Amino acid sequence: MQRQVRLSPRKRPRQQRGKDTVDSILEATARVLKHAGFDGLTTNAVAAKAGVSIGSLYQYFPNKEALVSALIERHCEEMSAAILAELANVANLPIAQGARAVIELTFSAHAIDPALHRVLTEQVPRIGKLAKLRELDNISHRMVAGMLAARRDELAIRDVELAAFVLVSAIESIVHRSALLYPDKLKDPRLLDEATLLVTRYLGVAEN
Amino acid sequence: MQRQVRLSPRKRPRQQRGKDTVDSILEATARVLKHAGFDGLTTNAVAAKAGVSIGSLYQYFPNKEALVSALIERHCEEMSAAILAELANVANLPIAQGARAVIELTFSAHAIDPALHRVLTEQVPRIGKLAKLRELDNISHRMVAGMLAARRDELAIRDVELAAFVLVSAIESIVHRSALLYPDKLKDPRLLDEATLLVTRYLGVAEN
DNA sequence: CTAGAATGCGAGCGAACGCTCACATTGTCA
DNA sequence: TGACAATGTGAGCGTTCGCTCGCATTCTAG
Repeated sequence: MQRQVRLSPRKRPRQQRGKDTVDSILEATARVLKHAGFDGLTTNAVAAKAGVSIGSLYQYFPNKEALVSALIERHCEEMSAAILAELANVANLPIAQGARAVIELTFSAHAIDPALHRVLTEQVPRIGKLAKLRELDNISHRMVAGMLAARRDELAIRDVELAAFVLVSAIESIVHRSALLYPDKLKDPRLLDEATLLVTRYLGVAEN
Repeated sequence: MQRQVRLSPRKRPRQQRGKDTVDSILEATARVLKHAGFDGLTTNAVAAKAGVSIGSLYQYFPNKEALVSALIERHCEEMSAAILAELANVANLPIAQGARAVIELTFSAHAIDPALHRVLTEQVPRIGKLAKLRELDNISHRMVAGMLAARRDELAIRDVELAAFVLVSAIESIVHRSALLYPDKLKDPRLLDEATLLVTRYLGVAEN
């Protein structure tokens, strides 16, 4: 009844040809997803868009789900890479500036491929790779909790974990809803200001 | 290529029999969704679970999508009814208490049918009824903006619309992520306290 | 009572689509 | 250059599933 679901590739490409094929398949997956939505995502369509035969697709991806999983994984890695790369520079800033910097990072991470991000979060059924998304979440949480704990005595909070949860939720959602509802708002500095204000006032480190 | 999508029922039931049928179909839809997820939702399965023939189902729902739409609509209406019913009592409270009351309302609205809510927000592709969800969103936004505008001179904010956006996003997400990630957290009063704190400090009306 | 409307039934049609398989082509290595 | 692996091909199989249609049953109004 339930279709067999393996997420790891059936075969790793060993030659350059194969790698190119895999790349173009993933690229096509993204394009089809953005253009036709998850309902319009068929393996045949992806193969066609990639300029590759359906057989080749199934040489590297055991099933349709694996295709989407790989795409999610790639996208998540790009986003977390963008964040982690800048994180070191942020950790030692004074809190108010650190907060602003982290929020800014979140904004820019969501600007990598908004259309893809949108379709992935809005339409794709939360299949196996839900774990991947949670992981990203968890990384953010641990990171924020770490920053809070390090400066705990300067902050007007009692429970670091709880505060981290509240903050991550709030920021994530502000960025997300901006990206989804009003994509151009992401560039509006007033939004960044306001999100920063929310955080700093909550933490008791606002200057105004 | 794209399947025909009409969302309104093909026919309204005129006798009690028909109304019962429609009810049991919707009920079955919810149960199948919760039990098998969106992928496991087939019209035949729904009809079977409802103890109704597939033909009867298509007498009242023109297609599968309409089925889900009707369910979303019903769920949204229940949630907004729960909120709107209490809203009048809240509007005239002092801000700090009003904030807490509104947040509490959001919490309890999400406790109506968490399993269904989860499957609807996590798995159901945002089909036609996306509008319905946005509408709920919009109602919340207007409501909060109204409350803020009424007490504007007591508040440390500059832009009412922006503040409403930030607050609605933040609260919505805190409640949502609690419900999805840690369902039992919804009953934890410390979370409610913390969310309230976030809001009141941001607004500059916190007592501590 | 009865005609016609409302409702209920379910076998099965048709199309979409995931995926296989037998075979062809291209690359690698001795 | 030959042998074998890696990769590429696409017709089409099998299944699932949305949905129709012709007919049966139940209700309602005159």
